Amino acid sequence: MSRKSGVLDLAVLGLLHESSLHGYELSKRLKGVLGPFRAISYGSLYPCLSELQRAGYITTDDSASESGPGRRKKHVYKLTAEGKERLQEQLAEGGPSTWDDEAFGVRFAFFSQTDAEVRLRILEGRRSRLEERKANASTEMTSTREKLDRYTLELQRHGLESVEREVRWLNELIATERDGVAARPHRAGRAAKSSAAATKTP
Amino acid sequence: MSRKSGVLDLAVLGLLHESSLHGYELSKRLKGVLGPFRAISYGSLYPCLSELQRAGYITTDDSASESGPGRRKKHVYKLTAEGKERLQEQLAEGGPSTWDDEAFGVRFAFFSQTDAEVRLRILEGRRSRLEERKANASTEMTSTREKLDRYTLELQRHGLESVEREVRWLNELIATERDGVAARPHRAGRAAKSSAAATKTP
DNA sequence: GTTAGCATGTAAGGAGTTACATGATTTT
DNA sequence: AAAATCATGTAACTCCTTACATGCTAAC
Repeated sequence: MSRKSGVLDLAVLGLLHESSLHGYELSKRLKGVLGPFRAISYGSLYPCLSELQRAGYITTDDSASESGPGRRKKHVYKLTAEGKERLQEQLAEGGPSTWDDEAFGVRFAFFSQTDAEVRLRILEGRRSRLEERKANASTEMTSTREKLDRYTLELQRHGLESVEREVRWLNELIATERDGVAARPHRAGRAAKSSAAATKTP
Repeated sequence: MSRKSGVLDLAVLGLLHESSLHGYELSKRLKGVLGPFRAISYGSLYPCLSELQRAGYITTDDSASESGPGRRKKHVYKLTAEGKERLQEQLAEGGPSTWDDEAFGVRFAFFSQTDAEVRLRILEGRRSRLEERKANASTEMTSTREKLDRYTLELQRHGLESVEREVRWLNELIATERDGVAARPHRAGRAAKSSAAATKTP
């Protein structure tokens, strides 16, 4: 096994689930998914594509017009059946490092392709990770045996506030999701490519 | 050159500027500096210490009681003169990747050991980086040619709000710093090993 | 005297980056 | 036809992690 995984695989599979694309185009869309900062480089992307193809998760319709020697052309990749399965697995998985900032962001970006129950689990997982962080930070600030200078204190205060903000945000999202699930009770099972489910938030 | 740099070097130098420490203790304090998550591992820390020592930035008073063979004992490291210079350089430097989340956090954590002017430059650098991000995100949301699903939109909205929050926070800090600088006008020049310089904030 | 926690390291590998090298297509 | 930009790849390197291996010191 050369490439194990990471956010990149997940992001690529997610994007290819929406539409077939070639590497260069993928790299541009990845900026959108991973946030405009943290763009990945070709030196990372192309090896990743090769490996995903080797593993059978994606394919390309080359071999047609494979005429001259050294013919270098656009490879348009698309998901295979195994790739779709793999994507759902990866989206749903609760392994370690699934809840850090980046991994959560990517999973969230593909929410409209994700099962309602899985969405809920992801949001709740993220929330509990943040609660953990919050508890940790609070006790650290209260344990007055360490003399913290005013800058350190200010940094921690600001960090704590940010975490609290995100928790409130998650709470709203979770509530909305639950309403959505409650509204259509008997719809368990497979992933839907369906859109929105948009319960309007006031 | 084996190890180039990274936040770790900076964090170690900063902590050793406060007090001499051995590796194990350093690793515990690093959690505080880098945020309780993102703890670095010994496999990272010890090589880093060796390299900093080899480069002449830190020393240890071993060689005393170097009696038996294979004697393995606590190495207490402290900054050398070169190390102090290096620290000030690194804190002040405006190179690429100086303004990302982690690098900024570490620099901020050592603000009480940092020159007032450098503090200002760091805060302003961070702010302009965030403004850039903000502009980018706004245009991306407004360019309606891309049909964004409600989740992507929600994610971007939340991201934008977070950035705006941090900018406001930075604005307050910068204002406070400027008051401080204005209060003692003629103090330009070399980095100080002096403590705090803490202009009391009301 | 053995478990638990302090303390220091090394080897292998993961997940990426930068810098380079090259080919194809569109624009000017 | 030159320049820009689209498109694909590779080699070497970086910074970090995991897993391992070792030894010292205190508590039970």
